[in-house]
Amino acid sequence: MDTTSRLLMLLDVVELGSFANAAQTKNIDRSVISKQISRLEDDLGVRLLNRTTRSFSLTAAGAEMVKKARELRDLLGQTVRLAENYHQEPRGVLKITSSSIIAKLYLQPVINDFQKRFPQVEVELRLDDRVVDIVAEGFDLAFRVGEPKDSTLIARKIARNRLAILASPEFINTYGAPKTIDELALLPAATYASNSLRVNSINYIDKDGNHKEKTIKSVFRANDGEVLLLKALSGTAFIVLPSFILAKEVIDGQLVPLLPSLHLSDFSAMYAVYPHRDLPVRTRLFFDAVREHIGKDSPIWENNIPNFEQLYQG
Amino acid sequence: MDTTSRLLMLLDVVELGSFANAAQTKNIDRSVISKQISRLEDDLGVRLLNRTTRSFSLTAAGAEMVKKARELRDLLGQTVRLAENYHQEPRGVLKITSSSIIAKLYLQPVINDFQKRFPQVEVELRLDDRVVDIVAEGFDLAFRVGEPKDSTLIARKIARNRLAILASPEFINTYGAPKTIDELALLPAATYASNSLRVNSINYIDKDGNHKEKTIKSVFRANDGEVLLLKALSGTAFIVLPSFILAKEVIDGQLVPLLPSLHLSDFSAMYAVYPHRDLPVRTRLFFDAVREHIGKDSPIWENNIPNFEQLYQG
DNA sequence: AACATTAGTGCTAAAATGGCACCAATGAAG
DNA sequence: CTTCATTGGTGCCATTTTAGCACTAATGTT
Repeated sequence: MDTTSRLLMLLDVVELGSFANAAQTKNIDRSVISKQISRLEDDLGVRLLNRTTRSFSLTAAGAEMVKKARELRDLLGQTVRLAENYHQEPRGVLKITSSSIIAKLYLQPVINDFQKRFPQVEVELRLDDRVVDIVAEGFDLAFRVGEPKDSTLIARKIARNRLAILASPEFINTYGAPKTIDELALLPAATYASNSLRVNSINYIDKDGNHKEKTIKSVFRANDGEVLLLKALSGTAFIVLPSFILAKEVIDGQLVPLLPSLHLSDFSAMYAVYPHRDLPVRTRLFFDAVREHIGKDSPIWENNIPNFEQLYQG
Repeated sequence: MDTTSRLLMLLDVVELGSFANAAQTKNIDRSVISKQISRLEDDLGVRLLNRTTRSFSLTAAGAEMVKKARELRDLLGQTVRLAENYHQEPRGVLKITSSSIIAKLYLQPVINDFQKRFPQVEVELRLDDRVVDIVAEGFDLAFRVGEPKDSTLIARKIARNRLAILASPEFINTYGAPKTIDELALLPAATYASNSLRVNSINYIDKDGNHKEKTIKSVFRANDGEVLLLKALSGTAFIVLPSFILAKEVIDGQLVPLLPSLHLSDFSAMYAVYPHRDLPVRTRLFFDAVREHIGKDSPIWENNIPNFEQLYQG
């Protein structure tokens, strides 16, 4: 191991906050990091960290080294990706993070096909409903609903993702079909909520063309589509949820759209996010494969609600 | 060893022209380079060099990697030097190249003192009368007469270095003391000549203030000051040589200045040359020590010719 | 055609790495 | 203030990697 690798190890410690965290993230023993950073300090002839068993701080020299280490990581990353441009076909590890639903419903079939086409590609898929630091955790690609707030990341829109308001026939028998959004807002709702995505109101456009927001009476929240669907199917709540969560429930008549003539505002699209513009071949090809699978014009999940193009258009 | 080191090894091969040269320069076995570059190609998944047993050429990918390797070397070099700024006192290896004469007469005593002051500094001194590539061969500092032509290097003037025209009393008895430069040009001369420095004419300023050049009759040339001095002392030639080569020959009366009222043009100064502006502590301190030893105003070698300030001033 | 020198590789000894177990220190919780 | 869980550091050892030597085949020069 040489100076560059040790500097990157130092960077891991600083960015992840502890030797223990860095070791865990990189799947190596804590003693390795301890020894290698000591060795780095010996080789450079300067102390980089002041440390106790519970915390550390950077020395002045350490702070400078960390800046240089970031530049080295960037440059080395560029170099490796540059080499990857010359690959005949994609190879290596593709590390993807995604919300559970996106992964299960949309990514896994694409991954299966992709790995048939390119047997030399390995895939690591992390299901995580939190917004993760894809740079620090070394992801090539992330799939999310909603544009990322981190402007240093590159976000590319995969597909639009409109909301649907659905209830079971039993629910309608019990509460009646609401005729206005005000009536809807009085009924019990089950809504999607995760750390990164939360639905607790409905944005719509009224008859005069004004954008409006109506808070709904969310009595049940979960980050799992199946759980939400089961709640709706139980007839005890209607659901408002992004259409990408749906399967065949509407086609089978188990769920029925409410207020179909309401003019809903656009909802957050689905995005692919990656850390920098020059993608390895395998990342770019996978991205294209996901786009192809989902469909560029109207996403495949809109096929799960008949005549969805006409719904919620005012 | 990891990617950065292997890339730098690739760069060595490319810049030094062969695996064998690179191995020799870095003092490692050729097989190490062969294996590590093969490993680099495997890791990056791309061929970098097309090679036979006698030559190689870069692939397109290889050419790109070489560019990146240069950036990595620069950045890594900056990083190491940055760390060295935080050293309490100088340490590590100081690698110096110099012409033989400069090394023997002026550098070695400075090195001796310097290493007494700073025991943790090691010095590698390469005597070479050729102009070497100090970047490729990893030198920290070079001492030369004449400003370097490579504009990417930093050159700092150590001291002026004027010529002297000297002959032995026996020579003067045999040929008479010349009264004009034309007369001088007819006499046999011994002159300094190395790959990097060659004296075969005299530049002077005539009575009207014009810069003139007179070729002299050089019948003996060498790159060793002692050899030249021995030739002059033998009475069979006069010598024209940079004053820094002299020791006590004039003071002892063994050599006498010729044409003392000639107005000689300036000759090439002595320079220290280093590859980049931000010097490690040990390099900067050594540079200062050399300057101090030689003297900033009039260099110590001018003490070897009495009243040298008045000589050759017209 | 002969030769000197090159790059590549098998084999092996040496060096480095990584992990485990243990220890001492530390900050949080009670 | 005591206890405890977790941290960073280190000794030891098995494993992996590195570096060098000897040998081979290829190449460009003479």
